Amino acid sequence: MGEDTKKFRRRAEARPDEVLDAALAVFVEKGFAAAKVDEVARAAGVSKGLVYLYFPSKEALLEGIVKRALAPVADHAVEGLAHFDGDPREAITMLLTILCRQLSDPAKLAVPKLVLSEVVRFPELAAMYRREVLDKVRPALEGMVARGVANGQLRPIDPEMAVRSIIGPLMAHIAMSELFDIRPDDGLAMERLLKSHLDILFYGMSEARP
Amino acid sequence: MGEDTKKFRRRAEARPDEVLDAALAVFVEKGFAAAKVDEVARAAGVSKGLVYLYFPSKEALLEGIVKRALAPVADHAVEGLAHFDGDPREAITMLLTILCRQLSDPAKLAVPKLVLSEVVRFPELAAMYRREVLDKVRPALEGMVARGVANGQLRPIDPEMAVRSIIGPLMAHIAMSELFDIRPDDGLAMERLLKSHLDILFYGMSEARP
Amino acid sequence: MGEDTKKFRRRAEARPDEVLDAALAVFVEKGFAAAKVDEVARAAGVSKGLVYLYFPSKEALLEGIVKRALAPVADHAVEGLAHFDGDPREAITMLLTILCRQLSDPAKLAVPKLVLSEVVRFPELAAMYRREVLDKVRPALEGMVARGVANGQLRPIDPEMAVRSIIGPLMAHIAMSELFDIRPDDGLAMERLLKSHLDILFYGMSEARP
Amino acid sequence: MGEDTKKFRRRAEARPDEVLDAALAVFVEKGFAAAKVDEVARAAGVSKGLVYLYFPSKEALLEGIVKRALAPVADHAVEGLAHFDGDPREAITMLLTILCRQLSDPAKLAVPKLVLSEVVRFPELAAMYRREVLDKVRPALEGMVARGVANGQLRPIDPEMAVRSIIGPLMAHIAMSELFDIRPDDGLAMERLLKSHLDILFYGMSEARP
DNA sequence: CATGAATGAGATTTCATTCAT
DNA sequence: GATGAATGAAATCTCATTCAT
Repeated sequence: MGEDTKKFRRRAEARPDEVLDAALAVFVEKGFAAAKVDEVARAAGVSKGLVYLYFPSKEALLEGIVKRALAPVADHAVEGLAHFDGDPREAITMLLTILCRQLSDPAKLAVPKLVLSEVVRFPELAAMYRREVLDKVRPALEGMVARGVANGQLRPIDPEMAVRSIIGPLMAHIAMSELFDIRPDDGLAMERLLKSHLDILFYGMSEARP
Repeated sequence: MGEDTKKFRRRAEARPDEVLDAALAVFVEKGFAAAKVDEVARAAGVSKGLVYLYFPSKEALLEGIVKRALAPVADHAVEGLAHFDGDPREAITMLLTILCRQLSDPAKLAVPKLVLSEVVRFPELAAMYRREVLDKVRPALEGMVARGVANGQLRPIDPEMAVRSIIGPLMAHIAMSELFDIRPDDGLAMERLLKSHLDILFYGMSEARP
Repeated sequence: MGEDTKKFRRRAEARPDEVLDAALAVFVEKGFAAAKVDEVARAAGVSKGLVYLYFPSKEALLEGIVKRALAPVADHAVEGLAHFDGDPREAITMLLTILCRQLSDPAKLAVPKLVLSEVVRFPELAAMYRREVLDKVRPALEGMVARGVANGQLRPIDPEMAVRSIIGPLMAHIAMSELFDIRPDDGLAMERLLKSHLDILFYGMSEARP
Repeated sequence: MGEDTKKFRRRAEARPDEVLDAALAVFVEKGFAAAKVDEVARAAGVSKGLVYLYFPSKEALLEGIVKRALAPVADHAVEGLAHFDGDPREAITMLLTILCRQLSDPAKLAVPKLVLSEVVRFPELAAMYRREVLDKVRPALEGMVARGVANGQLRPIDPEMAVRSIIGPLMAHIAMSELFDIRPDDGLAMERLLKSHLDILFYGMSEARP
């Protein structure tokens, strides 16, 4: 006598999440400014008024979306990196593999996309994202690269800049696909990108060392 | 050559351009949706009515900005690439060097930034950008990589994916700096990025080939 | 006589009254239009739904407040006046003394205050007030003054206008204190006002008759 | 060549005043909260948007009304009182005569009426009114009464309380007429009120001194 | 009786666009 | 050409009222 009655009970607890789901979908499709609260409500299957019952403003929806998405991300993924002391190449391979898998899921991709396009109007979003995600992942990566260089496992490269080389190709792939609709013939091709990226990242494009 | 006449002449002719400059500045600062035509007019030092004399709508300003910026870009840069048959590494070095220099200029960076954040609301912008820039540069790059592989100058890599590795780290660098305010201690550090990027791109991070 | 039962009993019976008390407090503090039914409910310690169980609408609360306050007022006070045939000055003194004592109690003052500020939006309130209070007190007072003039106890004054002189200074005192926060140094100073008012009302400000 | 062209010229300068006139009329009729900005605009013969061109919010209209009304009032009327050193009875007679004349004009009466009914929601209005009008008039009156008492022209009365006796009957008359629709048979009867009030104020209601 | 989640009509406010001058 | 007063459609947000539980 729990599951059954739930159907009849008001779904008060689930509602804010449902509204955020709907808002995310609508915001990503139309952009925050062009999205109407009415549309969000309709997409969530509720009335406009209900949206305002849980969120004090349209902006609060945006904030809510990002906060909710950020909560679990950060520590979870970083734990591994920070205390990893094996071959950095393995760690990077694993990190990028996980990242690729995550970003293949449109639902997971939606939040970063939204942050990207609203960053100009709402710099706090960027700050939040930076604080919760980037400022944790980036130093961990840099440290790992630095250790690899010290170990002699990696060539003497600039750890701070190397992070751009690790993450950039993935970004470019996503951007080309999602923003400019430039996709390989075989679809999203995440595995192909990953294989090529890791190959070039570790061993370079050149046939011979200079 | 009286200053007066020159000013007057140039003004009359250059007005639409000045309006576009103002619009670009305002749009980049506040985002297209949040920018008011009034602000654009004020920034251009003209009246609101005059803006509508030159451009039929607010959207037309956005279009105008992108069109104007795109016109010279494409062919200019690509000419070299398409018919280049020397060492692809030299070509890539040159391309990225030019690109870095361009993007160090905030004025030049503004348009891609604007396109990026308005792409969701105005897919035509993305299409234009793709048609005029990406669809010209990308195949040229791919072809060059393919030739390098065929030549034996490059390792047997996937040309289509390699493009992501060439362009991605630069994108990541710009994104971190411009969107998330993550900058190396020594400022924009474009040269440092370029040096690191080319080094890793060509020779990889690994100490030893597998 | 257990406290518990008493409480429960009284509660069930007294609920509408408690709601009206809460409504009065909230309406006086924020004004009828700005007051939210939710606040009234919270102030009464009940749910919003319950308020609507007792009163069909927000307006009905206002009406209820005024009706409840008016019921006992009128006849009670007037009885004496109408059939009084002693010195009118004594009657006026007594009336004003009682009135002053009543209006010193913020709870008693609340209703007239509310009526006063909502009279524009709800002329029926004014009509009710007039019917139940003013139209009973005023003629009684006028009659008494007329009798006093006829008796020779009062100078030949205009009874209809004299009513304004009797009641006005009290109104002015309340208005200055409650609306404009203009208070003598010694607080509400009702006794001082009453003393001064009666002195001037009966004997005038002038040293000598003309 | 001034008056003629004015018709065709936009009435930009007169507009804010016209809007305030309309707002005052609508606010007094319906009350601030119940009045819709649309109605104000219609009453002013302009569009809703124009109202917001001159006033940033509905509340600003209210403020604007009171500020405009207050500007000329204060000093104008007080000058006379403060430096008057003749018979205080003459001064009071003059003051009340002027006041009565002013308040007979519905347009002049409108602002105090509005302030009265919105005082609860907007205490700043009361503060403004107090600062600009009451705090100037009241001390002047008190001083004059005190001088009269010192002179022997007035009986030994309490100057602070006497102010209530001077102003109150007028207030009561207006309140009865405007709020409760209680009017003598001969209409507004301002002169009758004034005559009766001054008679009682100076010489009292009593036939004989005690 | 009692609750409070849910609704939706309606209000305020914004701003792209027009057009008389 | 140039202005900026004026418009009104459309968006956000509020809150009295309802009703399933």
